Amino acid sequence: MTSVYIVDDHELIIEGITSFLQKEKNITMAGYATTALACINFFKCNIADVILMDINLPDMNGMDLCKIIKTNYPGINVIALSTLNQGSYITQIIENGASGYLLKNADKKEILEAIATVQKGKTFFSFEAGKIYTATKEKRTGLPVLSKREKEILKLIAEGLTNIEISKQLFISIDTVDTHRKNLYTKLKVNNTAQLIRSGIENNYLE
Amino acid sequence: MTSVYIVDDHELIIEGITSFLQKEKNITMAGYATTALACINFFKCNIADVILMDINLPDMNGMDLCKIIKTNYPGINVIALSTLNQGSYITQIIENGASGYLLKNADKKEILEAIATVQKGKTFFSFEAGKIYTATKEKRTGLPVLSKREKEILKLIAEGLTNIEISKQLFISIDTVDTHRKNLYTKLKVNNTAQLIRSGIENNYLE
DNA sequence: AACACCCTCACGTAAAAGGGTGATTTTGCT
DNA sequence: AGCAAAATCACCCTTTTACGTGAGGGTGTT
Repeated sequence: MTSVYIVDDHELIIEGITSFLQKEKNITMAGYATTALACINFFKCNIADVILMDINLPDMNGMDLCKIIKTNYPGINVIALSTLNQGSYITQIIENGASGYLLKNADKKEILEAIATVQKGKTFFSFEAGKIYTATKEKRTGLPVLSKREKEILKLIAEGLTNIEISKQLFISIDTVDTHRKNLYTKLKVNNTAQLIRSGIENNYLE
Repeated sequence: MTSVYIVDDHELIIEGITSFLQKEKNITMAGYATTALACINFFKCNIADVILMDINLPDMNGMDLCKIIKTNYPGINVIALSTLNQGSYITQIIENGASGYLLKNADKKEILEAIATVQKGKTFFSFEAGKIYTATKEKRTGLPVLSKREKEILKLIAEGLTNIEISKQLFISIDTVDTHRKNLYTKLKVNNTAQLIRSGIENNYLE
């Protein structure tokens, strides 16, 4: 018998999961929460075997909540839930102690499989998530490290400033700005402004 | 009695909505689909009063599906479903004939309210959606219309091609590419490549 | 001390972009 | 048919980039 707790700010998702998990005879619902805080409070005086946890909560991100839960209750297995467009968080939440990763478009079978797998102490990735994981892993691990100054200049370029304007703003020579720009091109393997901005945005160097 | 049909690629959402709508005595479930195609096929020989439609489907975007449905079956009321981070599509889908807009974190009461409202011929916005709508309205309404060629060239610029490369690829003069580029600058109110790419990405002109 | 970065600056050339203006042909719409 | 918008091309000039190469000073690590 496995007791399952759900944290998700979408009532519909909770309703959906609850509705079909209740039909399973070896699973009980421990409860649910729509906020991280409510979840934390619940576990102060209750327990569960598995938490299905949305990584996108209104009051806290799932990464942090997962860390808190795993620190205080290492016996609970956390399965992260996310939508397709949040694939890049997989690595982070796994590092924070999650045992599984499910996309919200997972079908019922997959969810049961995930619960069963993490209860055996193993890790479960939904098929789609696995693809994203390996796809983004290479992207991420190969990501060059930009120096403070380089990031700063990249941001200013992205804002549309020219080398001259940047040089004035940072009180450095135009040539220096140019050098940084060249180094950015080399590091990010691009060769003009357009590609630089794209790479900057796609790899989250901006903001 | 209102019959409701659901189109969403998330089984959990379908399960969730179905599960609680079935408890309502003045609502029947007409069915559901996880793809736009399946939805279109269903309505070739079936009907429903209201469609709850995810704007993010695997095979087609909700905007287009909504247009198709409203063109062929104007009597059906479409309520768009979206997650928080897709707020900017509200205007578009409303223009394509949707009667309502619900965020997926809506609670059950809100969904029933939405269904009842659109059945009266009115438009329903969830509270959160309303906020986003008014917030993004100003942004969107001012959005310039780019011609086919301009979008094409914008994409190529964003891929990092120079004017010369673009001219070769499209079999047109460099000057022509340059003219289009300048027009893009004017329309998007920018004055260099960096800003152009940002604007292009932020305003979804790319892809 | 040796090494690896980072930040800084400089010079030079060629290519590309930025800005203005005008003009012709195609296309779409009424 | 007739107008408007779109797409095409051209020429001008200035500014900005792209790219190579070299070099000095600072910092932190081993």
